[in-house]
This record gives sequence, C-alpha cells and structure tokens, in this order.
Amino acid sequence: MLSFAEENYLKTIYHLSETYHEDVSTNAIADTLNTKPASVTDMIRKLSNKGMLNYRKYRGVSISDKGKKAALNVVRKHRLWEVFLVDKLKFNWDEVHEVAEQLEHIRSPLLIKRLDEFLNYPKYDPHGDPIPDENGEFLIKPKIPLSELSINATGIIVAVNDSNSLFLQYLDKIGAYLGAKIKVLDKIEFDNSLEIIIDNKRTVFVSKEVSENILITE
Amino acid sequence: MLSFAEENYLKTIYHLSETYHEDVSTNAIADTLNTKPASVTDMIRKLSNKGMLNYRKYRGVSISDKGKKAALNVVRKHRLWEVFLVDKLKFNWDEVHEVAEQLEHIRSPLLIKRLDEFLNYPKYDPHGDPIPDENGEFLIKPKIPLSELSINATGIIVAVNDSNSLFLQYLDKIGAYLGAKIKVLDKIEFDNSLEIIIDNKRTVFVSKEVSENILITE
DNA sequence: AAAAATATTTAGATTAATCTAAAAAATTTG
DNA sequence: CAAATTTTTTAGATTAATCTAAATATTTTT
Repeated sequence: MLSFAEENYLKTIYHLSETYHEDVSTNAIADTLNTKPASVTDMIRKLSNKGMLNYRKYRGVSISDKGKKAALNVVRKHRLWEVFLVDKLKFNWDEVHEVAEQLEHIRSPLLIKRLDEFLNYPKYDPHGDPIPDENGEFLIKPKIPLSELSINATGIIVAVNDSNSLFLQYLDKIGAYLGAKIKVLDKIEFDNSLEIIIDNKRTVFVSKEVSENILITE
Repeated sequence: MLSFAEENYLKTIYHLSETYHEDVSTNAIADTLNTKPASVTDMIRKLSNKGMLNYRKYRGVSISDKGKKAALNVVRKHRLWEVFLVDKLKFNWDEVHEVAEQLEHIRSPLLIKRLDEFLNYPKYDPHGDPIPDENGEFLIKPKIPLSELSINATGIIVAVNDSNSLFLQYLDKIGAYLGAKIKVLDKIEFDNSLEIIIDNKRTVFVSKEVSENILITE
C-alpha cells in the first residue's frame, strides 16, 4: 500500500512523463512538488524498490506499468471528486483543486465505485480532462482553439492559452468563463473575428487574437 | 493546525470524557486507539502544550474548551460524511465508519459548508447521533427501548442493547435492521409483548425481552 | 501500612519524509 | 576537449509518531 507522499510522487512523475515523453529528471520532480532534489532521490529509490519506477542513477526515471496503474488510480479519484465538487456541491472550477488533492488519497474502492455511479459515470472532469476507468483506460478529448470551430459548431470552454489578467478580465466582461457553452454564429472573413453566443444568452464578437487563446472541447 | 494523529487523539479523548464524565486515563486512550501508553503520554504532552488538554501527570487528562471545539469539528465532519455515504451513496450503516474515519480529516471549511447544504442540514447521523453545528452545538435525541413506546407511536431503530449474534439473526429474520421504521400497533397486556409493523410492511409480534433490547429514536 | 499489582512516564530506538551541505557525475561552454 | 556549470547523489540531521524496556508513581490487597 502506498503512502500519501508516494501517491503524490507517482502522480507527478506520471504527469511529467506524459507531458515531455522522456525520462523525468530529479529537478523537474522537485520543482513540481516543491521539495528538494535530495528528497526526490530518496523517494525515487524507495518507489523503484517497490517496482513502481525504472531508475538509472543520474539519468532520470520512467514509470513502470505497475506505477502507471497506481498513478492512474489516483488521477481517477482526483477527477471524480472534482466532478462531485462542481456538479453536486457547486464549487467553481478554480476552487476544486486543493480539496481534490486531499480527497484523492481516500482509500476505499467501494466509495469510488459508488461515487462513480452517483455521478453517472462521467468520462471527463470539469476541465475537460479524461477520467480513467478502473483499468486505467481513457479517451482524450482534444482541446482545440475556438478559432478552429466552424460555423454553427458548439463547444465548452475548458482552458485558455494566455492567462494574463487583462485577458481574463476581458473574458469576464463578455460573460465567458470555464465551462461556458459557446456556439459560433458567424465567421467574419474580413478580420477573422467570430460572432459567438455564450450559454445561448449573450451574442458577442471576438477578435482572432481572442479566439485563438480560448480552448474548447466537444 | 492539527495533524491527523492529533485530531484522532482529541476525538477519542472527547468521546471518553463524555462517556465516563471523569479525567481520561492514559491506558483508556491507548486501548481505544490501539497504541501503547508510552505513545499516548507523548501525544498528551504535545496537545497540552497546544492548549488542547488539561494534564496532570499520572492523574489523567481532561479536554479544554479549545480542544473540545476542535474535537467537535472532527465529529461534525465525520457524521456529515456518514449521512452522505448512507443517503447519497447507498452505503449500509455498517460500511460507513472506516471511510468516514478518513474523510473526517479533509481540511476545507467550504467543503463542509457545501456538503451540509447539499445534505439539507441534517441534525442527526444515520446512527441517530447528533451532528454538531459550526459552533459545536447540538441536541441529543434520546434513545429509548422499543418497549417504552406507546401504542401508535413510531420510531427508528438506532441501536441494540444486546448484540449477540443469536439476537441479531432473529432481528434479521423478522426484517428488522438499523434504520428500520417501527410503529407500535398494540401492546399485549398478558405478557407485555408488542405487535409492531416494520417499514409499514411487515407486522410481527415481539416479546418483552426483544423490545427492551431494541433502541429507537424520535 | 507494607507488599504486590497496576498504571504511567522516561529513556532510548525506529521509520517515513523531509532538509542542508558536500561530493560526484553529467552537461555545457569557450 | 578541458574548464565551468548544472544536476544528481550521498552523508548526516531533523521532526512527527510510534515502539520496547526500564524506572517511577499510584492503587489495591493482604
């Protein structure tokens, strides 16, 4: 059985592997987890001895099948709890992470089975990220810039490329937020701006710069 | 901020204080928590230094106002989660304890506020035990033997006095279980047995011995 | 009330997870 | 390609929570 710390290391190493497609460095792990490289080396050794990681001194680590399975189970729990917090407890998207970081370590297969059922077997979390099943299987939903949607297509805002506060303030002003439903009404050939309707309520025009920085799924 | 271990000690000391109305002994705490007395002494010293306990060496501990408040907050979280598990996730009463022991340590005031709301502000957990409010206030619902209910009165089974397996098997046989709704249809003066209806479905006669061992509330 | 039994504390270790500082290996640079 | 820089590991501590064994205090028993 894995400790909370071990689960956090595995999850981080899994995410870093998926992001960079190469062996993960000690420093990268330390940076992500806000620990010191020396602590990471210790933990890497421990997890390697448990068969969770493949480790070559000074060369970085990759995650083993066993480790991947364990990491995906934590990811599954994290994302199911996020769905619970947003759908049932009316949390905003930016409030769920810290709590889900705690809830993901609760140990009870029955709890997760029942939670999954209660939430009606969601396949994606509120950020549009896929929820692995009990076997660690999942389907990635591609995130594309709003600018690539065709006329009459719809999608959900799941992320932004540029998160500087001026941009976020602008989004707020036009009534756009993570989770908002967008439909493209028209494409203006002249300047590549879009006419969109947000949540079937508000119609606005957004520039090419804006639509390229809004990521949507579906 | 309190660690999981500290929260567990406080909760245990609180429960022991409430049960025996006297200073709590090192051994009693060790027995309840399945630790050694030496470990308890260490933790008592730590919690006393934090102002959570009043401690006189070799004499036992009592809980301070500050400690009581912290303990009741853990109890509140534990019981709210139990309601969630039973009402929403369809756990049986005997399956919830272990999971609630984990969930009670999740730190997020917002989560508990929203959970309380989601569960519609329950005042009692599935065992009939009261749920303290944010200030640690609660009302105890008296548990009385079924034998003391008057004709036409109803109640919920919340506990049994005698939990030997023959008795529990008998309860199972007649369709009685923790949480079952009971209505007294008649009292038989001859032998003090009761005619009761369980969950508005099944009518049975139970002897005085049985009705004195079933505890109900409401 | 002394002896015996029980309860509690102290002393000294252990384990998990972390840290700092120093040493060693790998990589980058001139 | 050797020197400088960066990364990683090792060595040695620290803290929280636990333990065993021994010492000490309290309570019970005769």
